[in-house]
Amino acid sequence: MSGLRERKKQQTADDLHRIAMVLFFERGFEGVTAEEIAERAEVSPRTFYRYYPVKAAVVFPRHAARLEAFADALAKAPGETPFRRVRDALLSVATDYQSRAEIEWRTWDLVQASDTLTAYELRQDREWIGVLQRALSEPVGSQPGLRAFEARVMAHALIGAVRATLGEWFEGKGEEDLQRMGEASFALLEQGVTSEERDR
Amino acid sequence: MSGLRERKKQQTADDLHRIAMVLFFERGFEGVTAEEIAERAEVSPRTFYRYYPVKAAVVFPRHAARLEAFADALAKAPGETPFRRVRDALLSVATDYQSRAEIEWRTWDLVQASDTLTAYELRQDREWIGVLQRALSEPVGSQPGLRAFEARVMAHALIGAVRATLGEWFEGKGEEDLQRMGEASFALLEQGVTSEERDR
DNA sequence: CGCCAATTGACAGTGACTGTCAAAATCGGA
DNA sequence: TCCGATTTTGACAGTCACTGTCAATTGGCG
Repeated sequence: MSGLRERKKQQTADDLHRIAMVLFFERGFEGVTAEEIAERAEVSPRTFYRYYPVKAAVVFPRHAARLEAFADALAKAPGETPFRRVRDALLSVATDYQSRAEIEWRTWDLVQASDTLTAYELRQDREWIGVLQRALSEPVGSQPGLRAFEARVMAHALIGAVRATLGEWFEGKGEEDLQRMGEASFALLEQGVTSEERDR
Repeated sequence: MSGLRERKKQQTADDLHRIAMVLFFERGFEGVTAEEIAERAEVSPRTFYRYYPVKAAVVFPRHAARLEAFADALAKAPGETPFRRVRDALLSVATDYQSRAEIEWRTWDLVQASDTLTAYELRQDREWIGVLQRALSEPVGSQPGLRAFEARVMAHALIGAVRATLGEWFEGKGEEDLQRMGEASFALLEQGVTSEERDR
């Protein structure tokens, strides 16, 4: 299972990521070539691309793991309704961000400064949307799942809310409580702006 | 104002777009080089990039105009609340899609098939989000604007809803009524999933 | 040890995009 | 209508992301 080969691969992947981030933080994403990262990690440029199919991918090594963490949380969440189940699973992923606040925040800045990274991150969100959409469609206990179209709209809206929340959190340098902010934005989707606009 | 120079420029921009789309529909976005588009339009490759800073931009020449159309519609919309004002302005932009259903639908397929185009389109959405966020923050009549954070979340959610709606519409080959679909998804955001989940 | 399969490096190539500068076209006034 | 100023274009060279290919290397395993 975890022979030398596996460990070496993991090591190389980590090295590339770590080295790349150091350089990116110094000189920005476009200021560093894939070739230089490879060189510092002592692998050939070709190998860099074997580990990360595109240069941008080296910035987001946790993407897949987070999707899995979400799926796990989803399985555990009791949930009174499909929406709440998804909401709670999303909030549990938020702890991963909070525990790594500083690097996440620096990465955010990096991403904001690069069109390529922004585009890549947005594309990753589409995978989230797919996962959320499926989760929202599933019935929970006696509660039926959302209809296909509603699930689709909600999945998109939820990811939007997540992005908005993270953005707000990062701009406040991670000082506020991410959990609480997340709850606030999800509440907006659960209850609608109507309640919001009345309630002032 | 509209001397020969202006007209020629417009003509070249149109030519490049039209020719590019024909080729893209034939062979996909990555199957056509910028060089070939330039060649067929009888300009140098360098000139292509002067008109469209990146290859993907040649696919979306209406982007800026639509943002303006939205701003105009916003100014005209009476609106009972900030949300409704924005909603109505968005719905009015939908007519532009409906009047060009076929080409929009073919373009959708083109975009779905290309990572580059998908990423580029998503990046364009960020401009929409900015515009929506500002609009939602403004008071309307006696109704106050949304608070900054809520406006941000709602702006993201609205664009999500728009994307979901367009996706659904395109996948149904534009047979359904886009307006009606848009109203349905915006209603979900206005009233929240709560009402939706109860109401079955 | 020695064979098999996975991993890597070297090399060559394509295509998106950019800087630069001189040639050509348009504009605007005399 | 001609001329100088300004804008737009073409040609050329260069960088960098990314890919296909194939031979060399390396770890896994009997």
